[in-house]
Amino acid sequence: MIDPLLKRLRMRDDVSDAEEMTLREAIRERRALQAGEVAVREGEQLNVSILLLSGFMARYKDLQDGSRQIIELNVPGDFVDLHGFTLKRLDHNIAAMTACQIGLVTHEALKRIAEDHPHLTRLLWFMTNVDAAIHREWVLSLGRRTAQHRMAHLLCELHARLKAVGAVEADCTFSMSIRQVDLADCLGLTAVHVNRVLHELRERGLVEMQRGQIIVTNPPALRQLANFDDSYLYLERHPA
Amino acid sequence: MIDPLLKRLRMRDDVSDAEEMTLREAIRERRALQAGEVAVREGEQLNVSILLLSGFMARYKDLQDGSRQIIELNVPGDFVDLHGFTLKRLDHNIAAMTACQIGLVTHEALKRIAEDHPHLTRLLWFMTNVDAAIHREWVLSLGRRTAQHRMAHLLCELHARLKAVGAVEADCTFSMSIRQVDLADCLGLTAVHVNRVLHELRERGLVEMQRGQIIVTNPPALRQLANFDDSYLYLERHPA
DNA sequence: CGTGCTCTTGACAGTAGTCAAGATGAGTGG
DNA sequence: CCACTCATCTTGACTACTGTCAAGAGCACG
Repeated sequence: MIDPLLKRLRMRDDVSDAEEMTLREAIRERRALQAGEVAVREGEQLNVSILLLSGFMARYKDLQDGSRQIIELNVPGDFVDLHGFTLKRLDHNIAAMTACQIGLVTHEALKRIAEDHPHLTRLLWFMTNVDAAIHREWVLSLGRRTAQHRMAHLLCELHARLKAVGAVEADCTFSMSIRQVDLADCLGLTAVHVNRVLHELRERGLVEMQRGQIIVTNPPALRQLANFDDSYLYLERHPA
Repeated sequence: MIDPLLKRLRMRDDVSDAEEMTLREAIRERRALQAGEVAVREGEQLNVSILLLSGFMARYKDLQDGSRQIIELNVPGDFVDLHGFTLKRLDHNIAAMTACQIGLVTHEALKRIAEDHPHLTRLLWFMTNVDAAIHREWVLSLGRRTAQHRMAHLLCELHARLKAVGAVEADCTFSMSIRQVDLADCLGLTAVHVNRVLHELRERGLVEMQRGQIIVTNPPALRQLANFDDSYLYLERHPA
């Protein structure tokens, strides 16, 4: 059940059996979330962190005027609020975008890992640093890319991240159930404009849309359009 | 010389004399950077991390079309590429915006800290997580705030961060030497539009500009305009 | 077979970008 | 001490990408 996480970690570095055991034992509790359910609210004091086992979650911030910005979409294998271990409260909310399965790890357990397993600790630290790298790429997108390139880039990112945890079949296609409003909140656009952008991508034969699903039909072409370079995801091996 | 870092860490948690010693000893080498000098290039293999002692640095990404996006501005006390310790190469460049003094810490030294000083390690991890929180706030700004609010918010952020390391006198004013092009690259705008926004902020009596210096004359009013809430900077105390 | 979400589209508006021509000002060399 | 140069800042006129408003279509669900 924590396979996506292990797969992701082992892509980067070796994870010993003892370390794998430690991780497995750290996940005491398991829960299901409904689509739309808010898992963590901004400012709450935290003493557990969430490992996403299946489904999609989103971290987002709300503004006074009612607008919302999604900061990151999370896929299975993501330690959604591991950063909460050192921050103790979050500066954003986290909600389930679809029905989800999550595992809960207490901060006590994480602290024991931090005391007794320096190598594993560095791997976890690495994971939070990759999240920061993803944030940076979003800053670049929001600051300097056009709506169309932003959309293409986001879809490429999801494709790459899902593939990394083995959630894309045949490499050539993947589909995602997400509303256009939510895409808009990821991309700093309005839902209306997201619709127009998707319309154009569909006309170019890059994506398809069906009942709340976006299907990327031609990832390579999309990558080219987005000028996508996955190096910011740190998927390469580098034992430490 | 590493006082700003210590001040920042002690704002969050206790730092024992032994830990302080360890940090001081970790900084073997010291260097000066000229304004404009690139300290780290995207993709380079790294084996040291940079602690900014004085001056300003910026992390930025370049796009094929020649445009640039600054991801974060760094102030004294920032461990500019501490995340390079686990990432081993960066997904962005780092350059000096002004003349700077930096301290260099080898990854070997950091590894020793990670093995022998779990509490200090958690503090360093915390620091990289705060960087990620700053990234998140920028995502929000770029995605959902207007040019004027973005500018006001950025200036508030700098004010708050500089104040946290004791670099703002009298709380009521601070000045920064930065070109309008660079502000534009922070805010996802053009230099022309930055000029217009500053012009309006000046007319409202919130900032002044003189020879490449921006002077914030009325921080409280600026905070109100920006709707600034510093909680994302995690300046409060929380021993762990 | 209504009731509500979402998605679509069209017409119009506005924030920010582009292009271009000065204005300023610091630094340099005669 | 006075041109001269180069970078940066300013402004104006025009453009365009994306937002706003609004109405209708499509579809799941009870």
